[in-house]
Amino acid sequence: MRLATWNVNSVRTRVDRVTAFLERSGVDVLAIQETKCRDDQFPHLPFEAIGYEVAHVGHSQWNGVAVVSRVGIDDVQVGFDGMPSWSSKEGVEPAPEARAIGATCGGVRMWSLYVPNGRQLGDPHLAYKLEWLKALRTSAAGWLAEDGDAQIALTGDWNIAPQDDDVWDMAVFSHSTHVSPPERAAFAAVVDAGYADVVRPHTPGEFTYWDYTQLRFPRREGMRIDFQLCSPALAARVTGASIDRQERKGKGASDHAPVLVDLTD
DNA sequence: ATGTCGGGTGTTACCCGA
Repeated sequence: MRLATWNVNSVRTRVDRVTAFLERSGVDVLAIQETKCRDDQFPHLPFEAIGYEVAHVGHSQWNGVAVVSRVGIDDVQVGFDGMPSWSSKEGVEPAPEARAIGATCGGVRMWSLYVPNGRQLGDPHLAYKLEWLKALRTSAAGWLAEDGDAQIALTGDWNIAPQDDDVWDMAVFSHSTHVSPPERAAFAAVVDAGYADVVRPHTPGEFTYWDYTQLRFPRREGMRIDFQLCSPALAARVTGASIDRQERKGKGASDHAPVLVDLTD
C-alpha cells in the first residue's frame, strides 16, 4: 500500500494535477491540505471517476483538509479532542478551523493535518500553533495508550523545519517561525509520543516546499516542513519513502511537493 | 520583506494569508 500527503494550495485550481498524480503514482490514500474551499465546493466527481472516495472538511477559503482513498474510508473524524479554536479578527467568536481530518483506510488511521503557520515570532498565531500542537500530541499519545498496535499516520503540512538542514540557509530564518526552539520542541513531543518520521531516512537532504517568490525552486532553496509520522506498528511496515519533486515543476504547480510512503501488504 | 501564488470582494484594483 502507498500513502501520500500533499499541500495542494487550492484543490479547485489543482484538481487535474492531483488526479493525474493519483493515477501516475499509484497512491492508495492521499491526505490533502489547503483545499481552500467549503465542503460544497470540493470537486468530488473527478476523484470518484478514478475510483477514490473523499472525506473533506472546509469552512471557507482558508485551510481545508481531506483524505482521499481507494481502499475504503471509515470512521471519519473532523478535528481531534482538545483542538484549539481561532478567531480571525477581534470581535469574532473563536471557532475550530478546518485543519485536521482522520479516517481509517485499508486498516490505516490516516490523519490529514494542516498545522497553523504561526506567521511571526511574537504573533498570537504562533501561540495558537503551539497550543494546537500540544493538543495534537495529547490526543495522539492517547490513541496509542488505547491501542499500542494501532496503525496511525500523522501526515501533512507541519509548518516546522525540525533541523537546521531542513532550510536552505538558517541565517535567513534567524528571526522567523518554523525553526524556533518552541516549535521544534512541539514537533519533538509528537515524535516522543511514539510517532516516527519515516520519510527522512529515505530522503536525506531533500525539501518538501519551495516559496513561489525569489526563484526558490530553481535555486533549490526549500524547506522540509511536510511529514508523515507513523505509530510503531505502522512504521514497522514501511519499506520506502520519497518526495515527488517533479510535482513542483512547471506551470500550475503547488508550492509543496507530495511526500510518499510505501508499506508492506 | 515579497521579484508569487492562492482565495475573496463593496470586483477589472485591492484585500488577506502563506
